[in-house]
Amino acid sequence: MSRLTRPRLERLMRYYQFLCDQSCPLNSENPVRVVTSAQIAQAMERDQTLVRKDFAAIGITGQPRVGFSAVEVCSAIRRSLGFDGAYPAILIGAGHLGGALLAYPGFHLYGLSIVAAFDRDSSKVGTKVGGCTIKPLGMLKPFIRNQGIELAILTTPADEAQELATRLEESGIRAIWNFTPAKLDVPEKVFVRNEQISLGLAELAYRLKDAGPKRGRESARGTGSKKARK
Amino acid sequence: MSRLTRPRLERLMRYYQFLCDQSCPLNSENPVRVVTSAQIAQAMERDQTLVRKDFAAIGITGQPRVGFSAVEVCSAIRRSLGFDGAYPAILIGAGHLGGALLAYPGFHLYGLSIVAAFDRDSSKVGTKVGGCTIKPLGMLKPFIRNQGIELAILTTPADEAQELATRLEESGIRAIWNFTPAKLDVPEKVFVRNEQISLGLAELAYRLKDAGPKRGRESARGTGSKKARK
DNA sequence: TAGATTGTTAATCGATTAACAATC
DNA sequence: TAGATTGTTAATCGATTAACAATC
Repeated sequence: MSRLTRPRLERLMRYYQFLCDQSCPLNSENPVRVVTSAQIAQAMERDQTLVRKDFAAIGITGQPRVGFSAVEVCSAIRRSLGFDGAYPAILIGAGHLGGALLAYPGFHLYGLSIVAAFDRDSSKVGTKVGGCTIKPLGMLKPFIRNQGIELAILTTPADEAQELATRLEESGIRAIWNFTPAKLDVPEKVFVRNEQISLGLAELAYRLKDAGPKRGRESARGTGSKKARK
Repeated sequence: MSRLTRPRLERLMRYYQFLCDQSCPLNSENPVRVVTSAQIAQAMERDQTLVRKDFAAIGITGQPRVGFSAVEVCSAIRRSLGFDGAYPAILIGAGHLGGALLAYPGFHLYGLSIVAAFDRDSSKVGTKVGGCTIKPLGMLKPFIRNQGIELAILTTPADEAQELATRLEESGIRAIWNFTPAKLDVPEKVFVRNEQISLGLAELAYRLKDAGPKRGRESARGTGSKKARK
């Protein structure tokens, strides 16, 4: 099974969100058991062939004339994206954004649990944010080592980011979810995913400026979403 | 000048961030006046031809043997992305994430100023977050109308998002920056940019799972960043 | 001038869509 | 069976990179 590309990963994530929601008995009186690629495609505003290709890429097969089992698709996505092997993470920088992530209850769907939060500010240390007691930065390295943490979430000011990234890498962290605007310089072996929220402003400002009649709605981050054919 | 694609918009944004930083006299003893496409390409880890193409797309011309004027590039990007026509925005949902955006000082670089914040919770109304006094939702429509606001930032819980989007659209909002996981159904004429932060987990979980030796570092949201050639 | 850099055309690459055969 | 839907190969589309001519 070949490597999944980023657009494909993000689409799989969206299928997963959609199908978890649709197939959950809590959410509707008749949860969906079987879906066709056309139904998913319509909900995602993509082409149905693409949906089938994405499924094929992670080894899901459907039944001709029937469709795909919603729970099978969900579990295949969980398996191939790694949501089932629940991975503990730590968060550094318990400011507004850090607090928002700590308080977000939805991450468990994707196997993520933030098990500890750290902050430089000693007045924050010991307080609780979203169920996590803030720890001092001095405990960072021993905590990562002892708990075998592999993922760190960086929500500090930009000017602290590089120094922390280096410490994280030295402590054995394997991936960093970087919410700071800083570009992190770390060894190849550490995977960095940058969430540059302000990039969105490029598109928003541009569409606002351009008051012409040809404005169209677009959605979805990163991946363009072309309208599906009817 | 043809329509700018989303990857191009996001790259232009990054050039802008980089050049603002490099050419600002506050940030270094000798601010950069002239840059070559190769220098920018290296910093962005992209191909230099792409940089020149991006510049050409917004009408920037350089000088052979010299390069591009940093301030000219910045102002051309400001002009074509619409950062110079400062656009006031409102924010709805003054929770953790809303507070983070209200407190973020960097948006002014892109022409954005959040001029008011609204919240459903009456106990929050009247308090101050990041310099904004929280207003009640009842004032939403008159405020948008009177101030001629075109951009709204949605940071409410997902289940309130659709109702608010409809109200925003009826009040004359032209673009919505949607931070909720909800898919908004609004007329074509309203532009929606979704920031689905949890999409990032698809990639992070996948790279973490895959412990093989061929892991590579990737960065930048949405756009893949291939390593530039030396 | 020679050489560095831009500007632009052609080639490549990757992702999406169209077409259609296979299946139950 | 007939027909709906999957699975897969071929075609298209768009974005990136390579090659190279133009410029100062």
